[in-house]
Amino acid sequence: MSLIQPRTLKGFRDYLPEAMMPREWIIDTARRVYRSYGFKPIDTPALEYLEILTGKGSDETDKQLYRFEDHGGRMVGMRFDLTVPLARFVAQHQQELGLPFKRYHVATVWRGENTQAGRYREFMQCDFDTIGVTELTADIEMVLVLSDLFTQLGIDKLTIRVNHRAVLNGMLEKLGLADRSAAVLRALDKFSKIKEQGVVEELQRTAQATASQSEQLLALAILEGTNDQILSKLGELVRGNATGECGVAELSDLNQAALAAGVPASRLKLDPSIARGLDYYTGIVVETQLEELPDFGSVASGGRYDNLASLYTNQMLPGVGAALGLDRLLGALEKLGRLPNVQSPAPVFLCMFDPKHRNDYLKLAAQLRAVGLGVEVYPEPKKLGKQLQYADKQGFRAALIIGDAEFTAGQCQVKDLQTANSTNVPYDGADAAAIAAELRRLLAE
RNA sequence: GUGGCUGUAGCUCAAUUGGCAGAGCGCCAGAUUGUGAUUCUGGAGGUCGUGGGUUCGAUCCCCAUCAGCCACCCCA
Repeated sequence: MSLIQPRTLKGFRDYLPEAMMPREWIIDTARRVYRSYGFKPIDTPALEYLEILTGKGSDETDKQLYRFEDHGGRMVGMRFDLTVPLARFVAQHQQELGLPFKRYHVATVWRGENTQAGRYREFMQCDFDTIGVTELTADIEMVLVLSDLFTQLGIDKLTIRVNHRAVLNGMLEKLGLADRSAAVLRALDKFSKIKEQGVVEELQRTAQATASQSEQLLALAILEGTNDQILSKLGELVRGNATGECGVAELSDLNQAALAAGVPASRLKLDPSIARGLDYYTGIVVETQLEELPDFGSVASGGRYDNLASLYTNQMLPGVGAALGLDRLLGALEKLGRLPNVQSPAPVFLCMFDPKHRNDYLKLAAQLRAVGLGVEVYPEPKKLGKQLQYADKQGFRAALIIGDAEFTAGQCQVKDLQTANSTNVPYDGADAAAIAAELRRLLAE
């Protein structure tokens, strides 16, 4: 009989333990940070009625949508982000939820687009949003959460780029290009990639902008300097246009607030060229960029939308939030060689030194687990060197060694696997407190 | 979705102008019945991405297909 070839679909991946360990670490970190700001967990189905998903978004997301007819003849689609399901969720449950509603959502999404490094067809997002708040406080908090999150992830070389849609829209109104905003924003958004010349060409080609209009739009995108300098120049560019002036004022406010709340000045960068593709953003927009991999793409982004759920309810439900792209961040960290090679979820390794003491080892492991220490007992009485080699490769922090000599002396050898130093601790089989104390001291380092 | 490049051992890569498939690293075992390294010895591991065609014979040539990477597009 012929075997079926084991394989996975394009853009879909298996996750081995060495990949899952850092994955879960990032997810745990994101959850912890989100919760510390009062965001609450929710979940929604992977499948939605097709009209829920196709109503919003652009032609592009419609194209990427996984869709099919289910067993009951319903047309269904797999969610391609967590924001559209959130809109439906809030519209459906607004009576129970109350406002403001702050939620986080860590889940898998699917997009049938072409793959590339850090771009997959099945990937995970870690979203957080505040619904029902128009005050800038929520926008400021979004920036604080992002900053906190990356700090907790040990990533310092980070740029959070911030812009305001109203600044762009004000400029477009002033130039009489408001009806072509999508094409214009797309062109501006590419500024970092195709530079001045490319943007001008694209503006004239896709948005039919005149040379003069292009020049003025470009003036917006190429602004450089400190945030204060950029704000003052932006103010000049949009002067006389209420929309634009309002946007600049909010950007200024957010900038000061974030700095006051402790976001490092080097992290926050006003960037008039970022627009974000999604149509539903209406206010502040943010993107984050790893300084060491500027071309890798945004690892987290978001913004404000003032009418997200308008398709599903007449109630005005403004919101602001962002998504951490888990798989893209992991891809970036891997490229930078910054993923720790720890495969063991338990920090303590107990050697099977002598098989006749097996029950003693299992008992000691149980005693340590009872006080909250993760312990793996090696299952075979292999040579000690082999066991230690395994423990080292798996990333254990400490090894416990007890042979006849130790049992006779009433001791247990606690070995630090990072420094190779050993300490002998009293152990008589009845009480593992001394071992636990030594292990805790070691793990705290 | 469009275009380009790539696919040989777990990993990084050779070779065969169409004639038995190779190395380094890693893995397993021993030297070494109480300590992660080094060294030495031995060993396991390959449908040459998959399917078809041409041929006496295909890993090599042709076609298709799958997957990965890059660009466009878009975005996490």
